[in-house]
Amino acid sequence: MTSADSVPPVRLLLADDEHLIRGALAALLALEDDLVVVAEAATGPEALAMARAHRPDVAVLDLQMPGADGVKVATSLRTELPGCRVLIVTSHGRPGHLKRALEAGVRGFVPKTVSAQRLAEIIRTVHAGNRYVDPELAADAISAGDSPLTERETEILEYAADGAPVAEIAERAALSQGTVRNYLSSAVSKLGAENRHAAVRLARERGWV
Amino acid sequence: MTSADSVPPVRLLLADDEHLIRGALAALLALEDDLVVVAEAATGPEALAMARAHRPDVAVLDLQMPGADGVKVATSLRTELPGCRVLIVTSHGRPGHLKRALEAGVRGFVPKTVSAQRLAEIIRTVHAGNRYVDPELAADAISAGDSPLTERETEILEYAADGAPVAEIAERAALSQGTVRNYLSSAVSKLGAENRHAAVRLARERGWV
DNA sequence: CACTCCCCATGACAAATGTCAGAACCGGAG
DNA sequence: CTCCGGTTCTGACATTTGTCATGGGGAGTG
Repeated sequence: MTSADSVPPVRLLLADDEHLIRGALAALLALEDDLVVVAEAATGPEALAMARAHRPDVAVLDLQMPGADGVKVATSLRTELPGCRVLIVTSHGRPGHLKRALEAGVRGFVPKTVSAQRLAEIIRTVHAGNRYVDPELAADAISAGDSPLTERETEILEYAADGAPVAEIAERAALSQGTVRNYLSSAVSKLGAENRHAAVRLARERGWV
Repeated sequence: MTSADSVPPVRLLLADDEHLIRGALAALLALEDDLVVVAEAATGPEALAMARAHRPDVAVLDLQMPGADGVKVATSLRTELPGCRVLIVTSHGRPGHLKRALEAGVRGFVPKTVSAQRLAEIIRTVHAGNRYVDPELAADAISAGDSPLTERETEILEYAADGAPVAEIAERAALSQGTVRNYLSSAVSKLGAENRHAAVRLARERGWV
């Protein structure tokens, strides 16, 4: 399967905030002789800087990183380095994240439960210009569907996410308290939750916040 | 540094639900010739079974795993295989977890941000019978201090964690609603939170739930 | 142009929640 | 033995939240 001679190797950027995983991953991928890791990063901004400097063929990004998450990095990369394919790797595959990622032009989306061999194959697939989405995550995303919440409802729910009282949410959103309660109420009923806190939890699980 | 001849290698059990990381870690640790990975597991119960079957010298456990978390596994291991040292590796180092881990007889506690070389050294340290706790996590744990909550307050706060209304908590805890509200109220005031949901968040951050 | 959907607001009511005082029981510390 | 703190309860009260009806304005569609 691996190329024997003149084909140039796929140049990779690896971004993950966990040094242990990043290093281990780099070591494993280096075993494949058609792949070469040309840069590593621990944060979103760092990944962006590294990408600019090294112009990799494929960027393998962790979804959760300090600074800017994988999807944000992918969005920036799309305009700055259109030739660079992006592959997102994640621990917690929330359905909504997949959708956001695909909208950001990400070419691949896989959970960290795959094996290294599998990942190497997927990197090749993505590099060849194809897409790859983990079937399990895809199924979850389809069954979860789109967020039924409007923009404002989502925004208010986000403000409510850390347990802030209505008064504080209203202030932060520059709305009246009544309006905030209306939005929360409709969000709660749309999600079929018992109260707004359960609603926050549900929306989080589905990746809608 | 690595042993040249007759010293038997340290036998390791690796447990992490993320195949990618577990495999990569195994590969990296295999590079050290005084370490050998004798078993791998993806869940808590599996880790326990593997430990019984292979009797490793050191168990390297992820904190969050399906089935039973690292601390629970460590507790069981302590009685079943007293000779087996336990090292916990984690992504999100919550102060309270460290304390619980140490109480469970864990010998080492490190974040996944360390490098593989460092991890190998720490494995040797732990195997030699010493303890190792990441200085950063230790500092956090000290500054966060002990939980000010009583057992019941903690229990009720846990029931409240997923946004359940008081009536439901009362039923699940077999208490009157008034009592539940009293416990919640005192927990909220002890934590200096605005309401119980913020209290839950705070307690979570500090690892007290 | 009517219709619909989202945005924003108000007011009023019902339900849930937070707070407080008081009181009984139990176990451990002094 | 007495005092203290944790557990459990009740009842009462103020506050917060959830729900609903109703209204106006703007954007987009048939």
